[in-house]
Amino acid sequence: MGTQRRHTPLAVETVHRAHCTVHERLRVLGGLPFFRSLDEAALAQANQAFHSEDYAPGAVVCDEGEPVRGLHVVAVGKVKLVRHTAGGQDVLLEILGPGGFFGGLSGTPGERYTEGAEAITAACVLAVAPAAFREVLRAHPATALAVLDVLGERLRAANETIRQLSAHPVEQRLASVLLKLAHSVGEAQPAARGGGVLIQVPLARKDLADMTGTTPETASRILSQFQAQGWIRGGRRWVAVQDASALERLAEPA
Amino acid sequence: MGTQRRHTPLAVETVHRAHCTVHERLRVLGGLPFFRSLDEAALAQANQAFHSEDYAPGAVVCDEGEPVRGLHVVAVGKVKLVRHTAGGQDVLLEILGPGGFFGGLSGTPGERYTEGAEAITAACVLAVAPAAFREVLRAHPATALAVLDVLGERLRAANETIRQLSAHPVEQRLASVLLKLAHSVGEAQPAARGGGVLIQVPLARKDLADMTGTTPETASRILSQFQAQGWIRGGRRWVAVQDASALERLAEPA
DNA sequence: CGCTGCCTTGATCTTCTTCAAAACGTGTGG
DNA sequence: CCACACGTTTTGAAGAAGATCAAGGCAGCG
Repeated sequence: MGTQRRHTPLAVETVHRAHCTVHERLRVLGGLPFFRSLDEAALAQANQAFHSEDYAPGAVVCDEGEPVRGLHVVAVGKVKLVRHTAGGQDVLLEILGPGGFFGGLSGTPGERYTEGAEAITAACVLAVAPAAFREVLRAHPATALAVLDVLGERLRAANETIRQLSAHPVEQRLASVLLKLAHSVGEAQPAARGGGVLIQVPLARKDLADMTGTTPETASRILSQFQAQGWIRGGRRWVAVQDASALERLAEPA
Repeated sequence: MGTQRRHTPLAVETVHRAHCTVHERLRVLGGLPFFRSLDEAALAQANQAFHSEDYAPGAVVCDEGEPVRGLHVVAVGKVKLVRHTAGGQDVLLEILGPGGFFGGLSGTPGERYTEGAEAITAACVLAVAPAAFREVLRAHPATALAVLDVLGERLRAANETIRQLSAHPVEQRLASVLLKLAHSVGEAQPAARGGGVLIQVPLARKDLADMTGTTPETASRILSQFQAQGWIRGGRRWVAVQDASALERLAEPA
């Protein structure tokens, strides 16, 4: 992929520690789909129950199988959810930006994490203990119903991934994943910087491979193809989508 | 797979129409994880809100994309949840027996089915309108929390499937699926009938293929291998697991 | 300036799909 | 009760997609 002579265009990387202000906490929590129905007082009270944790890039937030410490909400930075296999392979289930959440959604005590979480960039993560969250759910039925919708949406997304893995070749899965990332953590670039939508995450080939169920080599080959078509630009640990509609046509040949 | 000269050992097939009695309705509804916390009066009231529908084998309960008619609970028979792809391929997400449920779990109106449902055997399915179920959820917070747990469990299972599809070869995925089915709809057989655990569903090779993301031919080849090892027995539209631990070793080489 | 990782690319090999044909079972109608 | 016809299953052979192994190139960093 050697035609580009540019350096990392990502706007991250410099910070080695992220911390979030009280103002940010309230903004992030208030923006959660399941806290939207809370009034200001209730939100402030919920905020009390959360504590915040700072992570350096690459730091582990929680490990698969460990007892659930609560519900975690990303306030600053990016976090990836990973599952490991016996054979040493990894499966990357999701990349979360600010407002993304994971962990004990149901508030039931005694659960265990079914996936590991790792900070990709410097990150600040808010957390609330299972019991406390369960209390909020019990006190505010509308909140519980909202969580239901969120979980339903996640389940839908998971089933869609299953469909992709079962029925589509790597090329199409990779196109889908790039579109999904461009949509969730993408950032439009000015024409002076090449235009397109930059995926604002340090994204190694191995990460893309783990998201699509393939190998870094195959991912690299296909990205090279895409780049040759002018559909994307990419380099060491970054990718930008230049022609989303072309990728869409490839991903879902309606 | 021609060494066996036996006929279908399945205990189904004869009935062309299934209907469930009032007694069965209450038993099935009362057994649902999210109705367990309801007292008898509340349960009877919830029961009022449900109506029942009978389906012949192969009948379609709902189609992907159609507006959600409510929450559906299988009372009698077996139902499969299927997703279709543009290329005409099918993905079989789940096989539900009595007590299994699908559709609008969150009770939010305006949803659409994300998967189709089809009766595999003659079946009776109970259904409740979204608004009515939402009312129950709102009135009984404990019920909503229980639904949360159920959805969380489903999400876990979906992620596990994603892991399997991404990281394991067909052989291991097939072993996993057989074990899962044996566990969910299996029935121990007396030694006189060959022993093992019979999967009590008319299970075509294509169904197994759609569950593991492969083709009927490949599924057949691998089943033949398994049979040659003495791990399973199988025939036209049926399979019995003879050596679960061997399959487990294959599925998860710890 | 050289080191360390990440990325790319090539060659080979395995796995799985595809196409094709034969064998089998199951239910049907004689 | 038997024979036939249909859909399912099995099996084979060829081909494609992707994994694996291996080597070289490029970016960022001390």
